[in-house]
Amino acid sequence: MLTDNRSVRDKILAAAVQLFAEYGYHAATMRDIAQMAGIQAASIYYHYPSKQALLIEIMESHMRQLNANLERIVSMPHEVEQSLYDAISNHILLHTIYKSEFFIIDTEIRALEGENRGKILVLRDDYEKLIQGLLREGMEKGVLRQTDVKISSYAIIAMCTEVAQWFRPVGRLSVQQVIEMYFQIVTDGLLVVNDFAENQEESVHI
Amino acid sequence: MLTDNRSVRDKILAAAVQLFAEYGYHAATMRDIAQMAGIQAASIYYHYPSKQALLIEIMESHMRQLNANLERIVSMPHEVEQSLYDAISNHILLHTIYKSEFFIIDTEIRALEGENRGKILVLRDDYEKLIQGLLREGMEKGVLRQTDVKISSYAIIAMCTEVAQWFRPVGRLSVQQVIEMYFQIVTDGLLVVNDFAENQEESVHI
DNA sequence: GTCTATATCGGGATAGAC
DNA sequence: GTCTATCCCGATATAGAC
Repeated sequence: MLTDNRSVRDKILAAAVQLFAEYGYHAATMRDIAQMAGIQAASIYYHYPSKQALLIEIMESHMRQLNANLERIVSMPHEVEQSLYDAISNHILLHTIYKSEFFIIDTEIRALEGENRGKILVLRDDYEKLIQGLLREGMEKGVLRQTDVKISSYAIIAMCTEVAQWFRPVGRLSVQQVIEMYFQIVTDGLLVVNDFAENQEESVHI
Repeated sequence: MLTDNRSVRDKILAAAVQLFAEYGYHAATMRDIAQMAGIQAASIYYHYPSKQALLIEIMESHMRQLNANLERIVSMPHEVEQSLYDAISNHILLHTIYKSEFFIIDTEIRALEGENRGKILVLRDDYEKLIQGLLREGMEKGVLRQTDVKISSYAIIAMCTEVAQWFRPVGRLSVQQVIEMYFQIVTDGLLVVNDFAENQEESVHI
């Protein structure tokens, strides 16, 4: 009670998160989940109707959180550049904090049965549309270059999502450093600016 | 014989590719694969010793092809910018042509048993090191901005890998257009260059 | 080289006691 | 609300005929 006052329901969900992420939805068994939660497999069914229900719960709750944060960010009266930074920050932060949960979201879409897949894909679509709206606004205001909005959104989302795969909280870079690095890659690219002598410390003393 | 002269072995592999990609390694069954190949499940075992062997064959052959191409590109006596373009082109082309195969590579690493996982991860590591070597060369020559080489490599690889998920050969953009767009995002970023009046058609007539 | 038949196992889920 | 016991199914893989 004192050392572990999470409800059994929470323990089951936490175990499912860990095992789905590590072995995959189909490879992880209800018996594995039960053992990690400290109960018998049959007891899970008092709290959740099926294995699939665990998957839905994990995916839906975290996608809604991601979307809610982004909705707040784009509705703020900020400069586009600031909003873009906040959007990247939100994406990387949530994906690194809830690494297992978002890894499941990104790899187990095809494990969703029946209408569940459509429900989750709608949420993903909503998210992409918010990012695209932000990029479109930036281009209309002349802050961002004219690029294909969809493609730019996919590029940003893909690179920021993948951060969670290699990022280690105890590693050489803080998450804030990583966010700033990704923001700069997104905004400035990798190429040296030839028309202007900024950021060229290396070539200056030739 | 005339309409389908692929060997049975090839048909089994092609079926496995399609079904592993669509349903996932664990959800796809040997019976499904056999049916799609037009044989009985037991017959697969004459050609392949196990389901796992099918997975290995798919992953290893295509990763080796990806790496071999990149090795050729970086060993050419080209400008770094050209090599980077070719590297991005190779990555996007192979990932879109062999969409299912690379999707399996990217999602089923955890389905690899025993030493198989290590063998495949070494190949992925080799690939990343080649990209990183190219970026490092570009920074040393003053062509690329000084950024964290590993992070830049991860960002490029992630965004180019994901192209295969949405790209449609019959869609509004050709693969060559997509490659050029991604190259520009990587090199120039999304932000308008403020110090210079290029690419600012939108803001000119304000 | 492909088949039918089957061994063997482990999965999700349920019944019903406590 | 959790347990034990079990149903029922489908999975990989093998045996052995043809």
